Amino acid sequence: MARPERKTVRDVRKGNRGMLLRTLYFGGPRSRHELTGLTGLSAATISTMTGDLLSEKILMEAGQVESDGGRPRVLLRVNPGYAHVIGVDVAETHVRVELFDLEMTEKARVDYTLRPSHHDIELVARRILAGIDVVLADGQVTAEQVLGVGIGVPGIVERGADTLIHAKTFGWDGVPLGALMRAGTSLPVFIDNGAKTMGQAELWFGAGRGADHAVIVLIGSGVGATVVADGLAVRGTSNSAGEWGHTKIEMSGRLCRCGSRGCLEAYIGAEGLLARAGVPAQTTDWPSALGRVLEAGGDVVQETVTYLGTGLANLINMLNPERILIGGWAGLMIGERHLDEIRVVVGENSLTQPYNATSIVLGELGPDAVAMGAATLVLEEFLDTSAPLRLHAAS
Amino acid sequence: MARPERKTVRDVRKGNRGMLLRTLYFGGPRSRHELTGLTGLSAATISTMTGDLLSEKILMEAGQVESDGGRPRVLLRVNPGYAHVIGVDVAETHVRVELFDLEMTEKARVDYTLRPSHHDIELVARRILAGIDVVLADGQVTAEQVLGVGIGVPGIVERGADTLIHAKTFGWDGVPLGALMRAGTSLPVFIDNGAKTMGQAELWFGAGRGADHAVIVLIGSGVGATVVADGLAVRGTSNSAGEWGHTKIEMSGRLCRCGSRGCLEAYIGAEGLLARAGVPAQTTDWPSALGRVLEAGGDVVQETVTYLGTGLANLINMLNPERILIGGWAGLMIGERHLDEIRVVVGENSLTQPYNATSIVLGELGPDAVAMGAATLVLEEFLDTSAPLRLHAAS
DNA sequence: GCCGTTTCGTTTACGCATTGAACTAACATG
DNA sequence: CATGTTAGTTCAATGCGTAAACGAAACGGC
Repeated sequence: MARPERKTVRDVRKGNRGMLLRTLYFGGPRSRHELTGLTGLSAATISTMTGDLLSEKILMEAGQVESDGGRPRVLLRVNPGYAHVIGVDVAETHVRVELFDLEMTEKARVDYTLRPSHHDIELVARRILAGIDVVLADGQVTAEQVLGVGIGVPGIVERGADTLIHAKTFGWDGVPLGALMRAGTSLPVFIDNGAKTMGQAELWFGAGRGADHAVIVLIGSGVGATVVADGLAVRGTSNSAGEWGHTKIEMSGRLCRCGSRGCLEAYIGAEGLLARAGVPAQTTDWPSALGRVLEAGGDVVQETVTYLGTGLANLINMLNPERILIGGWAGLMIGERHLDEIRVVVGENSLTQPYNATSIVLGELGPDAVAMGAATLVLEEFLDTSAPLRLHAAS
Repeated sequence: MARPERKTVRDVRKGNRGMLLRTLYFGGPRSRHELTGLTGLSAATISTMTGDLLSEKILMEAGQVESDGGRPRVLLRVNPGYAHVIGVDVAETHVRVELFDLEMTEKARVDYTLRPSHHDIELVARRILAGIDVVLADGQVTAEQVLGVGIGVPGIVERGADTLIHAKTFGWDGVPLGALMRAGTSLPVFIDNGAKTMGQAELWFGAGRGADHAVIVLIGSGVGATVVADGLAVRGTSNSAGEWGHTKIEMSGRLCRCGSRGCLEAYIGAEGLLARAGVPAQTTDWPSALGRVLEAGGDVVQETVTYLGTGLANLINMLNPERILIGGWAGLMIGERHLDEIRVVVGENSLTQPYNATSIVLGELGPDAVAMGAATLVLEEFLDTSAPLRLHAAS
């Protein structure tokens, strides 16, 4: 049972301020008057609060709107230049560092190629730190103007006193990326699984906008999912919820790379799918190989649709989301060609009531949203606390 | 994205008061001094707040504890007689109404037998209303002393302006039980799916106590689950989350009574399990039949263990709970005999990290906890708001 | 029996939050 | 220029939690 924290009058302010900020962030420019309706706060409170936020330069004015026969409304908006956030995508083949302003407009980016099986954690950490310096220089932003760094990594991210990462494919077994980052930068660091950061990006800025209950599935060579309940990502007790790929969907099915049998990933993951279609294991350009397989069609593709639809149907029955997003490079390729068939399979395999409450759509942000989603972790913290800048410099 | 509500200073009080009440409810009798530590509130606040609660008779003193060399501590506790709650279990064969005091001690109960296929909603509503009168009389409690009535029903409970219930097996398709109850009583009414109320009971008073992330699976003739994330039940967008039974676990498996193939319920639900074991369909005493099947052992039982374990493994991968509870009359019968084997299967089919974070245990409350869990819905409301009594009489 | 000590609990002055109501600002219209 | 209308601000009132001072109730030693 989650016990609530002790609250004091100042928490009221913090909460209301965060709500106002979120309203303005997602609800476009608004006048103070409109904000009273949108937030439920009194005009007096809106006035003092916007006054604070304006003088802190978190908000800015954004023109006027004449109202017939009265004082014109002054529009307010979040100041996109108030601060910046950095997002990092650590993938099998590259490390990408991106700089965004508060509105998630990309200001600079840098890519580092990783040689396969050269995933030494120290090397990766050095790349990230170097990348931060590069994007700051390219974007002409100082570290003081940055709220923090979000990092999306593969594998399981164990959040404790020290953030530890377990990623079999990288040979990472409890590597302390958090500590390594803190040793190299004073910026606040947020680390999470890459599939989850991508889910976060879709939820905030992509096809998941506004959904309180959603599942974002990510199909690449592996398969994962982000479960959103009541507007928040479900993390589970050790932050490893969302391992959808190794759901058994066939009791004595195909051998999966995890060593088990009948995993969903062995059927719909790109690796398993290509193997089933007879694509040679040494193929390197998986996306084009997958494209050819999908164009050719046939039983393997039909089966894939069936397995994917059935897997999604299971999610709908269990979690009753209002929206399901299909993402990841392979997921998008399959979805673009077969979304309608997938919907049919889902309908056949889920209960009527929850099925009718769900819409199944493709992700909007493409496979590159991992870094953006990671940066979103920082943004989320900012919108919740609206912590003043340079707090991190002090600590 | 769940947007938080506007907050005012009075919400602070409400929240802190609720926290104090919960602390005392679950944390046994405590002195004011201990409460400062447990709640994080200052001694001053504890003093004024306990003063209020004592004069409202929500709390009562519970003796003293001498402390070596100082003023003795006065222990405070929730007054179990302050108010009562009523729980109702609407099942296929009976309607049960139970009266509890605030500490969930049963004060009275009444059972009405329902003839099979006589599930007319009007009849059920009359039985419930009659039952309320009976338990109030038996328990010598007036309606003014009752905080509300919780009702656990089969099927999907659609929460809207009017609570509608969809239960195929009862022939209920959108029946307005909420409205019928309001027509017959002025008590506040809370309705939810019976599997969920049982899950709620286990979470609050059974083997789920203290778990923030849990899954409570209910195996009877059907199969359902309650998912708890961050201490709250996951309801989904139309309150129908938790339909675990119709998860496809074998693509072309056994025909399920839902019309689909390969549902988990077709293997581990009592009906499916008995059918697989060759028990004649006209058997009426399912529990003893299941007992004989389980005693006899053999392939069917082994398969059942495998299917159940695999299903649980899927839940662990997806949701990363800290605890899994197996409940329901059939679940308890299977679990009592085969829990260790189930654990082994789960271990073989789930990822190491989340598996190690999970303990798998049996439910503690037995199959009769539906009414208790329903009553818990009322209790939850009370602890959150500590709304004064007789509010319902006014409305 | 008295007094200092220890621990528990209460009272009071204060800071900070929202709010309603009164007030000021900025426009259009005639 | 007066009037009406809408937008935004200021201020006294009220409520809350806290720290610090204060009061209460025991014990132990003499």
